[in-house]
Amino acid sequence: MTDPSKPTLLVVDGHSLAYRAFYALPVDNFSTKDGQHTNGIYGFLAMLINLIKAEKPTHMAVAFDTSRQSFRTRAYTEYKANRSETPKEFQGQIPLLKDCLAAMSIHVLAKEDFEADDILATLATQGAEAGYDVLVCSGDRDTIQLVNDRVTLLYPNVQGVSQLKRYDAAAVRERYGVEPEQYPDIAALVGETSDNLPGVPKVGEKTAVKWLNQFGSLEALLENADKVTGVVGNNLREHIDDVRRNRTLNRLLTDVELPVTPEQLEVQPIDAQAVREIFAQLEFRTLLPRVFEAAGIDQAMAAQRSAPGQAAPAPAEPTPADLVRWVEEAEGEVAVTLTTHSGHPQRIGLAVPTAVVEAEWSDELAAALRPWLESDAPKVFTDAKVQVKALRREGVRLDGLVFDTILAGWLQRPSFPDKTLADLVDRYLGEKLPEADPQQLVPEDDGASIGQLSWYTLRVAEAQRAELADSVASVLRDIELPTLQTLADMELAGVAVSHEKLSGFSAELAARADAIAQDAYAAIGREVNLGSPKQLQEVLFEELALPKTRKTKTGYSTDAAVLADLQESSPHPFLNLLLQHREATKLRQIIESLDTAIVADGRIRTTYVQTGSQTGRLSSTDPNLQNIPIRNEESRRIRSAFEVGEGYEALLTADYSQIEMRIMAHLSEDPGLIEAFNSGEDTHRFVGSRVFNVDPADVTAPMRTKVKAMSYGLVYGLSAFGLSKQLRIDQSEAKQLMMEYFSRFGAVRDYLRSSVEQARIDGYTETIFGRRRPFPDLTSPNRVLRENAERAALNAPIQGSAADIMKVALFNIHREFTAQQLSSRVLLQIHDELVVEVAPGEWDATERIVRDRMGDAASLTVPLDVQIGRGADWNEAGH
DNA sequence: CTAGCTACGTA
DNA sequence: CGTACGTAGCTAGT
Repeated sequence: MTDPSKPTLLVVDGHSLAYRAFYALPVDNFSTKDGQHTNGIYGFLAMLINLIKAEKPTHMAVAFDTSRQSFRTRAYTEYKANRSETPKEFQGQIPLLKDCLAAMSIHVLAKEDFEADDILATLATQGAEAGYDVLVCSGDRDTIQLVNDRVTLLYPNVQGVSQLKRYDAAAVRERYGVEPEQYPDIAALVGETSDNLPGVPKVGEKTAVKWLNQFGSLEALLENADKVTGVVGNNLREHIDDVRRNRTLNRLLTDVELPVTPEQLEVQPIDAQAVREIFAQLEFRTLLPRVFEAAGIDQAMAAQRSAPGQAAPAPAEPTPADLVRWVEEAEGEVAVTLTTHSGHPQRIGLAVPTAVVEAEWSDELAAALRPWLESDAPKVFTDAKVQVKALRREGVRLDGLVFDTILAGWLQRPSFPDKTLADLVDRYLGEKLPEADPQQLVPEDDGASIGQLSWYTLRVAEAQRAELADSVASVLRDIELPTLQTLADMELAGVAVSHEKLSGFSAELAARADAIAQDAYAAIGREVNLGSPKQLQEVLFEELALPKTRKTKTGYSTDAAVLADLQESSPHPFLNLLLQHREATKLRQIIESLDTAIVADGRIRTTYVQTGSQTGRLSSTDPNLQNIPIRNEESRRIRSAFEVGEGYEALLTADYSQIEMRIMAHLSEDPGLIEAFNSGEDTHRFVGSRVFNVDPADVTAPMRTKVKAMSYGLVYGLSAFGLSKQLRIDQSEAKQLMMEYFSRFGAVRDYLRSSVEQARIDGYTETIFGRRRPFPDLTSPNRVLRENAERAALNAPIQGSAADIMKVALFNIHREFTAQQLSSRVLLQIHDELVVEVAPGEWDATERIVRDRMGDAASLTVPLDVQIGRGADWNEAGH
């Protein structure tokens, strides 16, 4: 143990220990879901945490090499030249480790042209002189030379990094039989294979120690080399230059110029939020509490920020009349927050930078405040949609919505959206939003009042505005905020679904699933849980001994594609029964969940999550109405349960045909593809005729299928491998198809390539309307990670532009319905499709508005084609 | 009770 | 070794 009365300086060789951890821990057990390996990071941090807990250093630093090049490789080009290529699984772990260390406020040092050990040597020397107890943690034996009365080496044992052996001067003497500073003499004589430094042949540790003790020093030995007898004596004389070279190279520098002194390496409080984020990214769960524990803080304290921001103004609670006067006199933007209860407003809090007011919601207040709420006086919200809906239930149509902090946060960082005001306050203000602790019955701290929440909203909005690029700000203003208002109305409207149609079908499917299950049990001679992939694996691959298939994390896949393959290669009646059972139960689940979602008025209300995707699309939850089956006859029965509601005349469906391909034609400016869309010909037929060099009339069905798959696949970054798999053709044929395709539509390939390259340079992609999505992994050394990022980056501007266009169309339609005082209303958005409920006598007007606004939502070099259908239910309308 | 995994529905 | 989502059931962990 180190002396508790003295300050302790801990210096660590980051690279060598992370590398050892990498080999000590199985890489397969330490990977994130997108393929970033983390075993070296994990092992290193686990070791470091244990070290901190055990040694309680007061000062600390981790040193890294900057590259493989250093003054040593310049002096002796063979130095470490035998080192093999860094394993690809290790690449990329060091930068992430540095991020972790930064979050933990641990100093990271590196200096061009020097190795980490030279930095350690310098700090150890300076620290010892300054009176510290110094702990050096390194996996490099050369650091033994640093050991003395004040410097102790912690050296990992062979197994890995979990156990560190402690070398003080006595331990070195005992282990090597020489003083620590003489260790490099031994190493120089023996040589160091890992550094590619050959020593004297036939001389090992024992001989070297014997000589050193005999002659007193290495210099004395070398001067008296002729006195050494035998073969080893000859060897020594022949390799005397090697020994001198080794001794020069293994001497660690103790005078590297560093930007810090040991005093400046004082241990700092960790950035708890940053640690949480980076650990979440790396999917470290158990490590988090250990870090907090080692840092001497509990989880609750970790949430506290050390620096409190400005204090929020104390809330005033004026009368409704005074509140109205207050908002009318307010200059600039007013932040608004409503708490709701069962979907209705409960309390309202308003803020300007210098004042906060709040009030209980009441009919009187609603009447007084309504003109202001419905005016274009600028208002800022955090997560406005729920509040907008609550107001509409009171008959108030909010206007003047100029900013929403949640939407702004998402646009800025779509991959990791902040979900609450507390998250945003933390991120953008670096403060902790005061929250009442729900654990405490009598809270010591009151949380922020509702008006104070508005005040924080206002400050967050200001901070966000400073960061938002112009193009992103315009997406917020011109697309997302109008969309938010539209979605609020769609969610309130809901869609009528027939319980009668669903419940009958559900019972039918349940009976069918049971019958199929019985047949399936008969086919294998026992009962299994057909919903358990684990049990299915036993049946398929052990009992039936079918050929093993694609591997998953927990075994072998039994998904539909695999089962279909198996049925072809080694048919068994169980396979088809299983597929049929899955189909029936899946449909039944969907029907059940829809049925239970129907509320008293016979309608289902979904929630659109506006921040639910990284591309700009919406997502839909509780229930998800964007994945209602359509592909077969059975599933169309589900769609026919979605009906036109009472008091309305028909459902109208409108969908963009091939919008993503059209966007690709627009962005790539490919003349062939543009012609395809302007010709009026069936697109895939047109493309097929070019690719296969035949008349459009002579494009066969298989030809059309192939180019169609290729065209769609392009948008997703499809490979020849993937294309061959999907079309069930040879990879060579798929390759040939791609070649032919690109020889006719080469600009498409050029565009896709250049857009990824541009994203690599910019660090983000951008849609036609200016929506951005960051892609840090495009420059990752990890190939899996990088190639995944490349495909996503290729797709993002296309899918994102399509999402933008649909949003523009959607709120323009909504706006026009309102302006023309139509009762017809948009109910659903399914990415490229809208479902509209049309009021009696409004078909023509509705149809025209939908067609026109979808058609002119963006002006591309190709037309936006809109298909419209009409029916009494969704299935009918969809044709 | 929660989290991860597999499987599968949509655009 | 094709993008973007949400949900359900099973399983192993707390």
